Amino acid sequence: MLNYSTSEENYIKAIFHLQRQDGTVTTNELANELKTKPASVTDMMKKLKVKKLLNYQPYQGFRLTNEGNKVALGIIRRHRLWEYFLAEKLKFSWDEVHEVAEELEHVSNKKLIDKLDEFLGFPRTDPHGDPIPDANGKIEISKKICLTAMALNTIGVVSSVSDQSSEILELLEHKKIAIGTKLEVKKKFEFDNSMEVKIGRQPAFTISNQLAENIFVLSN
Amino acid sequence: MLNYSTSEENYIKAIFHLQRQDGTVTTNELANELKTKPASVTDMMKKLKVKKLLNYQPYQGFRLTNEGNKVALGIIRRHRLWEYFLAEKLKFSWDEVHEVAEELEHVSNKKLIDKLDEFLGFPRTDPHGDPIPDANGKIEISKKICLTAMALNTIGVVSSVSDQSSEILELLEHKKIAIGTKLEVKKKFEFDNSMEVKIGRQPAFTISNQLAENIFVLSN
DNA sequence: CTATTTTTTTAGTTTTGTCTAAAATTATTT
DNA sequence: AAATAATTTTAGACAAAACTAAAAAAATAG
Repeated sequence: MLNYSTSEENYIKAIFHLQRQDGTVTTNELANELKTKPASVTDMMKKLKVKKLLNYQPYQGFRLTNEGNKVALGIIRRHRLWEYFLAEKLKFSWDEVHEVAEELEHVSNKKLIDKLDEFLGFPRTDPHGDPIPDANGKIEISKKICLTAMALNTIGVVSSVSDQSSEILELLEHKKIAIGTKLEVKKKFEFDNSMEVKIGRQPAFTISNQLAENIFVLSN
Repeated sequence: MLNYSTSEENYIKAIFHLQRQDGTVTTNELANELKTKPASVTDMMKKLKVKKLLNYQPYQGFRLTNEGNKVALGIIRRHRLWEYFLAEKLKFSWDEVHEVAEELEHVSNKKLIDKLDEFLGFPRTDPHGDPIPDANGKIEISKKICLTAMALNTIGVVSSVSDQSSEILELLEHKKIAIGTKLEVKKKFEFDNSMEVKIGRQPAFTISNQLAENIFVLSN
């Protein structure tokens, strides 16, 4: 496995995440995700194509090749292992780990990462509930779904929150919703797409559609 | 404390180490240390001068300012804490940690480093016996001296080995000398500067001058 | 104390990754 | 289907950090 620059790695990772949702990724989407300009994206796409990490024809959008996906999974492995380390060992709170892991993930020493994995006891998911690829790049398919997509009267374990603003954290804290909380959907209202949910045997309470769209759960 | 590029940090660190020995550092020394060209050094010296990290007049050599020394101690703190982590927690051998720490040291998140320090139990020295600066940049003055400088019949604890080639490691292993070994100097021979040393109550054995020059000990 | 050698600096390129402005292509309207 | 709008690419510049080759300054030798 070759070595890639921090910048290249950030592009690869962003494409990987965007293509999960979209299939194919566009220049503007990627520029927006990386807070850069479309022209810079085009430049980098040419580079990654030459390195055979990317399928790309001008104006047609792009996807990672198999090799590109492998590289992406390596970066994600590093990122999530460091997140786990930060939360579990250094006692960072789950909303602080992402930013620090963004820096640590670019240290790409294979032995370091494999020994870190072992030291942590081969964790299966990071503090947000996202699965950690193993040393071979294998990753469990996440059964993670959005709270809005849950069927009535099913229970899900909160595994991640996509927005991480202090505003959403304030609201989550008030509603006593955290990573690991078990939520049961009791009612959905078509008018505003709000829903009523319960935690354990406590009385049901209301969640707005905006909030529900940012909460993801693991369900059986 | 501002943020500096990886390249700037490598220069700052190298100057810090060289000026310990020399007082003032020259262009060629630094180019040699960093495996770069003198012209590149001059370019960077101008940059660091503008940032007030360096006292530098053309052709006169350079030293770090107080601010520059502070920055250097921050980098060294990060480097040595990661070395300790790698050796103590991830079970890297003491001769492997330096290279990996060279990469990790450039992640300059203060909270990360202070929490790492706490997690490790505020270690005082790295696996090579070099002191770790505290969160304020305070560092214990090392009483580390070269084996060649030890007085007869004094005992020193091996704390570091400057050369880290596999050839020297083979020899050290054969002579059963490792970090932490207590050595007592019994005789010195003027002819070839070789010396006889003892480990505990075992019979004395001979060490060449070349080897002794690469072994450093902490003595009282 | 000149002359030569060594060291250091300057000048001009190169590479990587970014940007702006303009041109080319594709998508959307009417 | 032609006109307009949006997206994407190209062309040209710039900053950081490196390099080579040449010039300038300092150190050393005869």
